[in-house]
Amino acid sequence: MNVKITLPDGSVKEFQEGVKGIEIAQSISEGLARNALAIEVNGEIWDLSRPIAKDSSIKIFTWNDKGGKYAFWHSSAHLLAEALEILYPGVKFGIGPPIENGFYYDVDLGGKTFGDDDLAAVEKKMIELARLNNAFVRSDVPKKDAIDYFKKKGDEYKLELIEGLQDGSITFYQQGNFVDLCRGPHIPTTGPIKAVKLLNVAGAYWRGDEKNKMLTRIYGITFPKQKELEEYMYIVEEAKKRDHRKLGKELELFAFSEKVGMGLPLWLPKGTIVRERLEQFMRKAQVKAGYDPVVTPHIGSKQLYVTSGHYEKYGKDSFQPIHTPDENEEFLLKPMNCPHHCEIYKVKPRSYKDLPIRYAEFGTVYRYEQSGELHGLTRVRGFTQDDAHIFCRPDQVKAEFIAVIDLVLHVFKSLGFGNYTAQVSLRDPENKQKYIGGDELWDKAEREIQEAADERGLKTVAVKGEAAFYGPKLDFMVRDALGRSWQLGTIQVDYQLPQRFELEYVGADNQRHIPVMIHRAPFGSLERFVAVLIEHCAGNFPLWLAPEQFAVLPISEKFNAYAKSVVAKLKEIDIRGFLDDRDEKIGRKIRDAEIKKVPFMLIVGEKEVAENKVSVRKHGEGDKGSLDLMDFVNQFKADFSLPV
RNA sequence: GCUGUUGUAGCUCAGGGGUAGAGCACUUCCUUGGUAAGGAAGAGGUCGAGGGUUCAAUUCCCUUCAACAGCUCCA
Repeated sequence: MNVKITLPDGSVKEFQEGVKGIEIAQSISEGLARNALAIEVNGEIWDLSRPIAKDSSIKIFTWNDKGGKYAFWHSSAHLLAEALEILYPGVKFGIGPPIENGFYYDVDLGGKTFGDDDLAAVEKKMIELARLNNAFVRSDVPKKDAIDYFKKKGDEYKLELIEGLQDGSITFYQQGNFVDLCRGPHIPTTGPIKAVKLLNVAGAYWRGDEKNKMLTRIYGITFPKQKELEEYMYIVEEAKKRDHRKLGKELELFAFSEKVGMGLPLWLPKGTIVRERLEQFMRKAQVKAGYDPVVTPHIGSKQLYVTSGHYEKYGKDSFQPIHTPDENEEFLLKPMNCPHHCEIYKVKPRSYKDLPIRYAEFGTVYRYEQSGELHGLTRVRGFTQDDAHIFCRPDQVKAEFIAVIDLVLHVFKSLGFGNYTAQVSLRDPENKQKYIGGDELWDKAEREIQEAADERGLKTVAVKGEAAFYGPKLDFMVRDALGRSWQLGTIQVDYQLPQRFELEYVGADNQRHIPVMIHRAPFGSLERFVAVLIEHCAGNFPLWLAPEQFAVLPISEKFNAYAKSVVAKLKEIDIRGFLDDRDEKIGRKIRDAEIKKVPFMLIVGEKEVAENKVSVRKHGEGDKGSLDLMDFVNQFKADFSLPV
């Protein structure tokens, strides 16, 4: 019997039944066979040594394919486990999957500590084992035998995993003396794993549950060539240079103080300029989009949050109430702005003709985040949202939602964020008690969000369990320099709070109706947005945001007076900058301005004074020749001001 | 919050049971220099905080605070 194998280019080849991936690769070319790591068979990734019994479409995976890398790293995880079992007899294993960059294995070392120093020894053992070029051998195992094996071995984690599996679907993989419960696939042998780097050790809860035991998670990455490992480590180092915490310190944008308290950022003068420019940009965009700015206090009575439901949900895990001399009085630091905005809505009766009403506020909120969560400016305990709440009629929801999507996309476009992902954050249907409100309204809100996103042609990923407790969200996620994903913009449809706050409007039918509320924050928070922006542009802000747009550098003291007049003229037309009149050589002044990432250096000496010009040098680009000051300004005028 | 690592000058870091060191930054002086570091001198530290061991602790031990990595969480 022959089987028909369809290749990715659409061509069909016939092989004998039971043909293996590696044989197909060999039939195509020697080179492919040499580089092949795994095979995709009808959408499933298989080992190259697994026989193919029926007509199939296949694709051979090499290192250049994601599937190939995953098989490679998955196999590397097993190699790590094999090394650990030799070096730490009695070690128990949790799970060891491939991840985006490398792999990890969760292990229970039975109370032994394992630090960064121990990584090198394990690495060495892994390389030693890889050189043995042992095959990864797959075998089908009846559930009973699988249980017996791990019972005998005494690995309760694997036993727990097996219990959740169907009999008949259990496979083992073995390389050398190491046997693991595993679905596969794996690369043919350990040989191709040439370069090994164990990156770090961290704790991780068994099965991701805080109530379970914490295992030791060892992260690593491997490559088929030493050179590729070196390149990877170089890229990681480069990414670290973009870290907003590092740049924030170097460029004097923000700081933290132990005395003020953890997670409470202090905005330094330069950071404040960036932040305020972003605010100006957003204010302008919001005026255009029909928002009304409002201002509300930083605290609110406890009753406000009992009404909103926040107190019940977060009260005990939050900053605790503020007390006053009046025994019965309690205030909370505001964790969000919506309740205040609801009360603004309520100051007078509303007609259907008034809607939509859009209240916008740069509202500073305080949330008691777990100490281990705090991270630079991306996760803080006091931050300012570019918040707004739209109160509208049910028939206006979609149009309003779409208008907000457009605003978010305008922001991303203006700041050059090209690679964001749009995530529809839905409720976890298994865990409904986490949320307030009935099924009908939730379903409606979830549907409306998806429809609005589709209408704007957004590619979305739906994720269950990520909704806010009062409603589903459309979240815009952007990655930081180290590949960690952060939520920036967010848009949420909410049918719950208007009910809780008894918001109303009088309809055309002269009846009372409940409005729908849309929460939205295109930046998310100024703190997180600035953090991601810093990493995005590596501290080289667009000209309109740069804290210092120019530096005037006189060649010597003799030209300080002229330099001062240049600074004064630019400041007069709201261009920001400073004079470097230190007693240093021009080379030094240029170097320092370059390090500070000042976009323009205006160098003035004898020649410039005589011709009434400035010599323009652009950050990272070098000398641009000399120009009349006003010609310089006009040339870059559009870049100095807020984007439209 | 949990596990692990770290904490020495403004910054980046070295050191180590006998009360500290480098480079950069800073101050002063010399130098007036044309597109990424001119020279010299000086000043600067309860070695994160609290306790313990010791004749003696910044160094060893404990506790605590903070930062970092990951987990968990995220209105």
